[in-house]
Amino acid sequence: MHDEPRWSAGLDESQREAVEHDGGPLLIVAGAGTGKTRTLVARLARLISGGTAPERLLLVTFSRRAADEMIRRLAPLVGPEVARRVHAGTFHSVAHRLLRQHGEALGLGAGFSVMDQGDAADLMHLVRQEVGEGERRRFPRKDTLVAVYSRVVNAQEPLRPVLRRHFPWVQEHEAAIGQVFSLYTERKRAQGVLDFDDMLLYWRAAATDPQVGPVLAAAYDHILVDEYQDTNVLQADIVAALRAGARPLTAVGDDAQSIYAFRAATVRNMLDFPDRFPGATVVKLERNYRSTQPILDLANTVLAQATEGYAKHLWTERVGGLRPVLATCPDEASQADAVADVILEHHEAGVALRDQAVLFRTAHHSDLLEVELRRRNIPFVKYGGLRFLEAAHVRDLIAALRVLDNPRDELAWYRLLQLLDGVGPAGARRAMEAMGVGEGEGLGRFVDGAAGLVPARAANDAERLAAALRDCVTSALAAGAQVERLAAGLEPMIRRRYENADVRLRDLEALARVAGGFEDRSRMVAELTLDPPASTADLAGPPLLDDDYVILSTVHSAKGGEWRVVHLIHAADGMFPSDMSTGSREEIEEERRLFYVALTRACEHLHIYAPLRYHHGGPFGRGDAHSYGQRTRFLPPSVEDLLDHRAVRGRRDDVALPALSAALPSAVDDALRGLW
DNA sequence: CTATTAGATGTTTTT
DNA sequence: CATCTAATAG
Repeated sequence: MHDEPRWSAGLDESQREAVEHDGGPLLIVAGAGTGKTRTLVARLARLISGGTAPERLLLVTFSRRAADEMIRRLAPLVGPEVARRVHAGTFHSVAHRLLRQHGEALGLGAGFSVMDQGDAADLMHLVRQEVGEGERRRFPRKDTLVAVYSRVVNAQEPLRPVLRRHFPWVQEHEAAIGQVFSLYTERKRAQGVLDFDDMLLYWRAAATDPQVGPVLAAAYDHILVDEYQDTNVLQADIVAALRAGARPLTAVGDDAQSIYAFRAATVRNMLDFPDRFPGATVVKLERNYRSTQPILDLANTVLAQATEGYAKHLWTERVGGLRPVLATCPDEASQADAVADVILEHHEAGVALRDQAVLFRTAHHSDLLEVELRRRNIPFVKYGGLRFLEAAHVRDLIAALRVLDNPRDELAWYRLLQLLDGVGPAGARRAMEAMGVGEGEGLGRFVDGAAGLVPARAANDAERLAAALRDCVTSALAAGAQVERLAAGLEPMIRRRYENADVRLRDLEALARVAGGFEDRSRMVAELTLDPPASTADLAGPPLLDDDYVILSTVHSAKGGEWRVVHLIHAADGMFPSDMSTGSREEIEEERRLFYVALTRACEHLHIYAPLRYHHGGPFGRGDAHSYGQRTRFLPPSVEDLLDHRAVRGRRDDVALPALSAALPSAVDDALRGLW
């Protein structure tokens, strides 16, 4: 028999069609669990075996995790060395690489630093204070400002309609918000700082430039974009520009799984693909390799209620399988109880904890469950929600690193200086003025005379920090060692400022370990901000990875994942769909797709939990205030037959007591009588 | 001008 | 719960 190329082994008919397609633009509409990654990887392997140099392949994915996974799976097909040469990453990280490499040519100057969302919020906060005093009443908070800004940029839509449609509660401040945005962009420019959105803006500007654009486009022979349904107009523009000259283009996505509209992603990129790229071929993958048919039946039915999209019907050849279970729980506490019980049942039946995931709409939905899991010593790792790099002390250390890279970074100085005792906003400004931060003199002058810049009581700490910074500049320390050095320099300040300093200092040690994996410091800071560790496990390193633990994840962060057992909690209206997103039809449709994403993560067992009653006044409040939850609208009565129903009993049964014959207090009095 | 505290207040999802 | 404001003491 003739040798079949290694990449083609085990592909089904549609997958093969997608892998072998040649010529015009290709759109692969890949339903959940239909072997999208395998197809994309096989296509990469085929291109490489056909003679395309791996570094001339651009693979854009949604997250670093996804990129790593593809390269990992490509390795056995073409060899690890070759696989690693493929240009793979998120839009943001690829843009960053480009800007670092050609910063000078593109007019960015040598040392620019990258701001994450928290930094952007801080800068918004600063410039907000400089805008009209009269606007102070109920002015949007800094995070809202960042959200609005980001939406405006990524959707390329003017402020007014964005406010009207997505942020109506701050509409009245339109003029002032505009001013804040102008100041914000000015400041970034002056300080040599780029935010996330700038990565895309600069990349697009370069790619569409008549001189530079063609050179960039010529760098690649083939462009492949994953999760195309979650790209926005900026990203689509970049793709279009890069493929100038009808370079081959492959886009993969599932419109039914588009869940990032809040970030200005638009399914239109997918639906309009054939129009934008004439001659496009569309290949659909519908055969599912992940889930059992009963799970797919439910998912299909839920999706059938949606109003728009490529028609889709997932099917599998796998026979058998259990119906999804809908567990109705009296309240949240019994839900947590029930989840823990079922996790353990599966565990005893031989399913490892790491093959089970608990999914929910918003990060805090797992609060109560986390308490319960801890109580029962069930290990878990949480994805999504508050992340490591958002913790104040970690950001303090990052600020120190940023100052080294870009001494003009006012925001970082501002933060760093205020850690010193007796230095507040005004003192920090004064010191920065004296240091000549704006002129780029800040680092040198701080290192030379830190003590003179701050109040006497802070002199020691300032000198200590200055010494640490000096070490990082003058000696050729590795990135990890520099982090350690800076952590030591900051230690007294961290001890003074935060309650649980020991825990926080240990976090910084963890950061130093992560830093150890990088060769150069500026790269480390940028990569860490662009692609922060998504969970506590990502930081903990190998020792923890040997352990078995349950995954807790927001549905958004669970994208692309699959588990043998999935527990979907809080399937109640107001929670899922979130009551923040029930304002418009579009929002509800997005919530529906999100729900669909959650269902389709399950391979063998799907458990859905719906609490009937919600207590108010905090999860541990003792108040009796509660409200009744309605089962999520995404599971209407018409799906009844696709589910197994189960009623969970409350831990403390609410039994009705017969009225007491005598009043309780008198019985208590009797018991005490004569004791003193 | 900074530090600290008390009290009010507030849309979620992430590169 | 975290963040922001106002008020107050050092």
